[in-house]
Parts: sequence; C-alpha cells; structure tokens
Amino acid sequence: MLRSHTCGQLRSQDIGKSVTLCGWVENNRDHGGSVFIDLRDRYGLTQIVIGPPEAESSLIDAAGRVSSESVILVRGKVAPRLVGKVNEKLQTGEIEVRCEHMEVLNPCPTPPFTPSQPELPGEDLRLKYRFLDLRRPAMLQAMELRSKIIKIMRDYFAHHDFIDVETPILGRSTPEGARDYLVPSRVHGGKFYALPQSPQLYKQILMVAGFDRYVQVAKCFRDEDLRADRQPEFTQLDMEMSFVDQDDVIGMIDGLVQRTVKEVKGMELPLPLPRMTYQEAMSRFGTDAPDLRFAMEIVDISQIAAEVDFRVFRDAVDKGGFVRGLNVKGKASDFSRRRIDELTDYVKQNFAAKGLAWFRVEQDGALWSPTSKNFTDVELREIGQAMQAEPGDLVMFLADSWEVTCKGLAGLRKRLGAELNLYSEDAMSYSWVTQFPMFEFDAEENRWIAMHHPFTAPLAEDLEKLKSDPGSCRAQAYDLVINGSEAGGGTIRIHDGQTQQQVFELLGIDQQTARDRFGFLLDALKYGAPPHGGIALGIDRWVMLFAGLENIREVIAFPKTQKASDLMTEAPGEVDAKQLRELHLRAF
RNA sequence: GGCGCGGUAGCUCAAUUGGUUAGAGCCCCGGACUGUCGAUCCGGAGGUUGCGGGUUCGAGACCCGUCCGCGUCGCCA
Repeated sequence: MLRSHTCGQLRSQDIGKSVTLCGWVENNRDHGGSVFIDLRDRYGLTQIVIGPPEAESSLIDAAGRVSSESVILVRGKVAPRLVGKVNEKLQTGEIEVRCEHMEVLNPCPTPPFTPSQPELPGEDLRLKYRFLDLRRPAMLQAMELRSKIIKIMRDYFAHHDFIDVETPILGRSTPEGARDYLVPSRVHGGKFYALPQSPQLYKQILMVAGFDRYVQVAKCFRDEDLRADRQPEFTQLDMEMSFVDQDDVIGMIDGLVQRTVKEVKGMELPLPLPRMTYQEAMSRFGTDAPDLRFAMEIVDISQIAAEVDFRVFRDAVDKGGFVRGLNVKGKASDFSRRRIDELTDYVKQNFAAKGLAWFRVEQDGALWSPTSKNFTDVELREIGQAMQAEPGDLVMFLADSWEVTCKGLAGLRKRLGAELNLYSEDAMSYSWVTQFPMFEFDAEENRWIAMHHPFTAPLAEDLEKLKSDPGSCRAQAYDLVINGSEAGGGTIRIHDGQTQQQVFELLGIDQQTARDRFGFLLDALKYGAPPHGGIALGIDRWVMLFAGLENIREVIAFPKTQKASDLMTEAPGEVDAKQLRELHLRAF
C-alpha cells in the first residue's frame, strides 16, 4: 500500500504519528509562506500543511503549484490544529498533516469541471466526464446506497434459502412485450439472439427443475423510449418461489421492505403493507401506481352530472363516460385564472382531455366559476357536498371517458401534490396493488394483449371467464408501489399446459407459434411443474426512491441519455465492414 | 413519432423592443501574502453565441432546417 491511512481516518488521537496519505487535490490555498492542500479520497478530506519548519522552500513552492484534481502522495506528522482553527465541517477537522515529503503521482490539467464546484455542470458534461462526476460526494453516496441496498437484498434472500442462479444474457426473442435488443449470430446467418427483457422464462424453468427458491440480481434490456425513471438497461432483483400463492410472495417482499427501511432509514415499518385492488386504485387515484404520501383522492360525481343542464357534464355521462374530480383543499387563493389555464392546457395536451371544469368554494360555501350559471343552486350544493367542499377549496373536474379521467386526474394529482408540497420531502409510502386485469384490448391491432405477460395465472374464480369475458378476467398479479412509482411487479404463473394453451389462444398465439417460441416452456410445464410465482424489483428505482432522488441516472454509474447513447464511450458506435460481413449484415 | 424547455468564455449564468466593442462570478495564467479552509489583494488571458441557411441597414435574440441534452405523451408483456 502506498498509503498508511485514508483521508477520512485521522483524528486527534493520531497526533504525533507519521503517516502517508494519497488522494486528489481538492483545493490548494497558497499563502506564500505556507500552502494548505485539501486532500480528498473516497473516505474524506484531510488538510495538508506545507510550511516551515518541516518543509523546505522548494517543497513549499512545488506544493503551491500543484493543480486541482492532481493525484499526490504526502508524508508527514499528524499535528493538532492551532487554537481556534478547528474546522467543524470536517471529520478530520481537529488535525492536519504537516508535510515533510510530497510526490505528484499524476498531475491533472484543468478539468472541464471540478467535483467541488458550487454549480452542478450540465448533465451532458457530467455524463461525458463521468469519472469526474462520480468523484462528487452526492454520486458516491448514491452508489454506496445502491451497494448497501443490493447487499441487504442478497443477505435477506440468502437467509431465506434462496439460490442465486445466473441466467443467460443471450437468449431468444419472444413475441409480446417490449422491443428487444438483438444480437446477430455469426454462426447462424440471419438469426439473432435477444437480450433478456427479464429472466422470466428461465426462472420458471428453474422452478420446474425443483430449485424451489431462486434469486438473481439481473440485468434487463428493453429497447423503448426513456424517461426520468427508465433506462434501456436496468437491474432487477428477480426472484421466484415454488408451492406459494400471492400472499406468500407479497409477505416475503413485505419483510424485505421492512428490513430495508430499517437499515436505510433507521425506521420501524409496520407490516403488512397496505394493499388495494387495481380497480380501487383506478377509482381513487386514477393510476395503478398511486402515491399515498398525500390524500386528494378522486371523487366520482357522474350520478349528479347526469342530471344537470351543463352539456359538458351531461353529454359525457350520456356517452358512457364519467365526471370525476379532485378537491384541492384550501388552495383556491393560490390559483389565478392563468394558473388554472396552465392546468387546463396540461390535461389537454398530455391526456387528450377536452377541458378542465373548476369551481372556487366561496366564503358562504357556494361553488363559483365562469360556468356555474349552467347549474342550479341545488346541483352546485350536491356537487359541493360530494366533494366535501369547504370555503377556500378549489374543485376541478374532467368529464370524459374512464381512461381519460383516470389519466388526466392522476396527472393533475401528481403534479399538484409536488407543486403544492402536499407531502414532506422525506415521506415514503409503500403499498401493493393487486388483481390486475389479465388482458387489455388493443384497439389498433384489434386483439387482446397480456397486461403483464402471457404466463400470468388468472384468479381461480375468474378462470371460467377466460373465454367468455376476457376483459373482466383478473390476474394473480401484484405490483409494489413506492411513492407513486412501480417499484416491483410479479405474478403467480400458470403451471399447467392446458391453461397456458388457452391464454396463448386468446392472445392470438397459435399452436405453431407457441411451440416455436415457447416449446421448451410448454414441455417443462408438462414434465412436473410445481405451482410457482415470484416478483422482480426495480433495483435502480429502489435506490432512487430511498435516496430521495427524482432521476434514475443519478443512481447508475454509467447511464445512457434519452436517445440511449453513452456520452463517455460514445456507444453505440460504428463497426468495421468486416464485422458486419461476418454477421451477415449490411448497414443502410 | 408528437408536444414543451434548453444550447452564449473551461464551468454556471446575464445580455432591455432586433442596435455601440457580447458581460459577470467561478476556473485558469502572472504577481503579492506566515494560518487558510468558498482564503484575500493586484493584474491578465479567455467567445465560430451548437451547426447550416434565411429575413434585415443591423441577428445571441426573429424565421426555416438540422444536431445534441432534458421533461413529457405515445411506447415500456
């Protein structure tokens, strides 16, 4: 080891010791007679003093010229700081190292930015020079938290007898689901591997193999457009269990959430975590991932709306739609017409809503808005009552299809929750959403598609509806929701070939295609498949949420941009014509 | 693919209604200084305003196109 201690290690009890430290020059304060260098490494910051009597003037000169972010080695004695010169901000602030010898291990030219500069550089620069960005304490802390959370997960599952099994990265493309990243085969001209969207099929096979409890920290790949909380390449904690039902899997994860909250936040989380059905989540919050850090639930006033003269409301209900709204408690005075217009544009542009109806609740409790003349006093009173409106409230409504009211109100609720600070910054909420629909109807393709994946088992009581009424068939599927984010999702799987065949049929996957693509799974299900189910947790999102961050790139060492490129390595890049030829490919 | 925001010195930002030589702080360079810790003081350097075209007497600003970054909708079993 070049060093005897780290830069975060020395304390007053070390005074008098001869030490050798290595690190990066964070700052260099040259006073002519003596020089102060803040030496930084992963563990902290130690002040080095280069001055008489230990240091000769040539050393002092040299120290004054060392540039920021150079890597240096210093030898010297630990000394107490002068009276009144203790730096309370540093853990090593009671001491300093009086330098007797210094070596510049690697000088650094002026970097595009320094880790300690007060203004955060633009994200493109941070990504291009990620090695500088990762020196920032905030990035280091995020990566340390990530490491800690993964360790908690591994320990937890190891403790519960799970076997960690690695599954292939080069697999085969499956129909349905996200767009695959493809890898051309050199040996098999014109054929392709696909990178896994998840290890779904392999883990089911492991259950058939009798492994009983499987776990893996698995890299997954989906070639879809990015978001603040979505990367094309991400990491799941993937697990699967045999001879279990939904409650067993949820219970296992409940325990993990509790343990993580305890170790990361130091808080006791009471179990079980709250659960609600998909239907309930959509009614109350308009989304399958409700943020429970604040209330402001959706209220359905369709029954009242059906009777009013106001055509916007009545027509919506007549056409089979809904009138649903939110009560923004006590915030009417915060909302100018201009700000309400902004919200109106927001729901129109993003969720195809036709408009936003709103009322202020006056001091006498009456509802007022430019459109209130279209309502009778009785109707307004009924609406106010339904919304539990009190003076000072602002109530707003969407009159539209179920889907539009859900999406629009969920969007409004999310936006207003953040803008109005309806929850404290460190608040966390954890809950389960269960009983997702098995299928969604894809109007464009005019067919049913699996809401989760085609191996999801229906609720036992809905089994008979598979054929008769697929739209109302519910799945044994469950999502873990943290702060309004999907933090994990799983299902109990189909474990008999016959049901699997039925589901494939409904999805328009004919026997030939099913054999072709999933033959191995159908075989496996035939040769003694135990009932099984599991879940996958989004590790990146867990870390993001537990760190209180709003961007997934902040918890990934080398993330990709919105266009899925890596600004540091400049991937994706071009390849030689020879490589293409070997792969039987031509670039357009 | 749609909508929106942004791109000006190495970095973070400013630049009035389209109007003089595009400014500031930090960084950097030179000098001074025996205790700083966002050191201080003096002096200095530093610009293809992302790129291409257009409008105009005149464009950092306006128009068209394009590239890049971010947010969001679609998409994400």
